[in-house]
Amino acid sequence: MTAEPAPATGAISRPTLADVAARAGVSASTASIAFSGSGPVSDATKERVLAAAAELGYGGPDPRARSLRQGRSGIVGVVLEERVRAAFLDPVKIQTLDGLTEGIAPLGAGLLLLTDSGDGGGPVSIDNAPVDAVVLIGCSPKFWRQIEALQRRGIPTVAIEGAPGGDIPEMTIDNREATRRGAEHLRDLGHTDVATVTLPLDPDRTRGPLTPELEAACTVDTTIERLRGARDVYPGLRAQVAAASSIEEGREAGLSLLADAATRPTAIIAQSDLLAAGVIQAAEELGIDVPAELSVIGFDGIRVDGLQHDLTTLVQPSVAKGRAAGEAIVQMLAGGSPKSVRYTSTLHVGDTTAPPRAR
Amino acid sequence: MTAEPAPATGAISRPTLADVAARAGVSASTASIAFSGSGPVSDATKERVLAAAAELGYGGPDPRARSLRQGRSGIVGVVLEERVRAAFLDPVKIQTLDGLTEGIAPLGAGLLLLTDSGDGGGPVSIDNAPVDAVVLIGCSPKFWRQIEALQRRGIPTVAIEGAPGGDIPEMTIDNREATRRGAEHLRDLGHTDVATVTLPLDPDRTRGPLTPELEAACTVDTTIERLRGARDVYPGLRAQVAAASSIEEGREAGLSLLADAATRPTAIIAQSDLLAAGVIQAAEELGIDVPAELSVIGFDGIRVDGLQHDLTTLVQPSVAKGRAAGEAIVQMLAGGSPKSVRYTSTLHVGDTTAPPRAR
DNA sequence: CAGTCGGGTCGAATCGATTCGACGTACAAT
DNA sequence: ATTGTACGTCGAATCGATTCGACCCGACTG
Repeated sequence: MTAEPAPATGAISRPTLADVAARAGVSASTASIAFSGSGPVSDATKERVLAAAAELGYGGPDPRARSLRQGRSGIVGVVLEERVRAAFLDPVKIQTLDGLTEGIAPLGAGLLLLTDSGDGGGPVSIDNAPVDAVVLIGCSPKFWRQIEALQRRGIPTVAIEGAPGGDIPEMTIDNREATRRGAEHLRDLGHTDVATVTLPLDPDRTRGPLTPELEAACTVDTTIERLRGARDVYPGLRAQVAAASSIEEGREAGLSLLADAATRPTAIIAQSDLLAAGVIQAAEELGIDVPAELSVIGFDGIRVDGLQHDLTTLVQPSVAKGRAAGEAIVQMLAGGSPKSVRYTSTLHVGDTTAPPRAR
Repeated sequence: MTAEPAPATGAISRPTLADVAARAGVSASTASIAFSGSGPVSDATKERVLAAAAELGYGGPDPRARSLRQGRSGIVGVVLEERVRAAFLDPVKIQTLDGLTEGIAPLGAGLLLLTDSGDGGGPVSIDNAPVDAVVLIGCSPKFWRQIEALQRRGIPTVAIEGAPGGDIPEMTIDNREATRRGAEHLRDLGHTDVATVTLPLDPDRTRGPLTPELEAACTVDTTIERLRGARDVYPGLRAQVAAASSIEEGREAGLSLLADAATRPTAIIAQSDLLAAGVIQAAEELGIDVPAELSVIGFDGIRVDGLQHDLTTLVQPSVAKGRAAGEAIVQMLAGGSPKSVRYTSTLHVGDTTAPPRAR
């Protein structure tokens, strides 16, 4: 080619597929096929195209253009409704995410983290991101507007623990029934004086004793359902609200519940294993023996790194929920209409619950 | 136009901006402006466009087309070289990620998780994702090919702990010097018999005593640098390799180092705080008092949820590194050329180190 | 030897929106 | 009354690649 475009002007604009094609003396169509491998190309041509690309410093087809033409981006959005740090400190969410990656593995897609932080502010928000599908993890209904937009755009959406409404498939467990089963276990052991440590009730993450006002303003389904489950057995039980699912928060809540030896409960239902671990720690600090003097029951069934007890807990299939959500996404992208699945949790009886000591 | 395309055939294809514009009786350009707000539009027109959109069930502009035209996607890629679960269980990575989100906040961008798993398999791999920039976190040089492609495409790239080479800005700490300082602290206390528990040496995450073969095949810079730092003071120290940075792994490594009372070291340098916490746990199980009988030093300066000791450790600014990487990205997108930054870690002396007990 | 099959290549349309320059029109300033 | 200006709107080009139908020609079949 004598008619070189004279790139001496500098790398002002990066080469495009068309440039490469011209350099190789083929059409853009052929060059495209040479790169993507979809369609027949002679080896000679392919080599020539690749060589031209190398000479021009071409870095491969632009993903943006590709995704526009193909109509999909290969990206699955994950909505977390928390800042990144908070979400990633919760082992249950991690497990769920891990299951999700398994579930969508056949897609070979990437995971785009979306939080409510930059809601509408930046160029990428929930309803405004180049995603092929969206998974909502533990989301309150406050996103209905964006979710509606997703629906209109025909983007498959699945929810995990958090009912967005509409005909969105949900992967859930029966939090109330599960907690009730845990409470029944305590009742069967003979406990009558039971308290609970709950997860946050609202996005503000207020900490402290549960008040009717707080409860009325609760936006977190999971928390309220587990609370109801406990009340099904112990209607008037004391409740302490933690600001997050962590050992430290559990410890603080535990300390306030156990501080007064006179009013101390004989068992505590924690709404997560981390909280339970914190409660146990608080008990140990106060010289209260678990389970002889205090029974503790958790929720989740995660392995708490560093906890030496075999926690009595309600084992929920976090990974399975994530995987199911991923598989549902795959189905929906293939035109299917997966159903919601309600998983069951199983009570694992460890060594942190025992009959109350006779007083 | 009397020749309407008669969309009575059904909602086979979703409406586009052009459809909305036609319905509202304006041009596509005007409709675009009405949506994006960039440019002057009369309120009447804007309302008409929005109304038309509502009637047609239009969900807003297609992000794919937008990103093609605008040349940016509003997405920052994060390369982790681990499966999701492993990465998210490491508090240091979480902190770094958190700092990163802070740093790129002005961009309002989303975070796209990229791991080596679907490498080239799926539609989205490192060099083939619609990202505006990429952050490599603790990556080995095995991605040089993809990174080169990124460079060619002119995508800003920043590395955190992991030297990809080239002129990519790096946010690092001097792992060797830091560890050496920790070792010197032990030496100053009088310790002569010291062992170390290292992070994984390779992607296979082999566990066990460190062998010359393993060491020769090491691909993880951080591990090897911290090992060197320890050897600068204690050239022949015993080393046990953990398969991950976790309390449990630290505990196992600790048990094997401390099992034999005769050959037991008086101090252990752990390459992470989680490992240190595990070592302390192992010591407690064996009835070895920390710090009276065993000094333990960690690395990272994270708060280990559930650890009651004030760990002596090398506090590194994980969040700052992440934030700096984010800010570097912002600069690069603005045309700047940020420099690499080498952070310094500080030795925090807690209550887990003390002079060795006289034998 | 004619007809057909199919591998390899090309041209042109397409994906859906954004953006730039141009064109009126209405209103204010001179 | 006229020139200037600012605003609102439109048309057309553009972003960069993929894909579909058409086409050419060598090879194989009847």
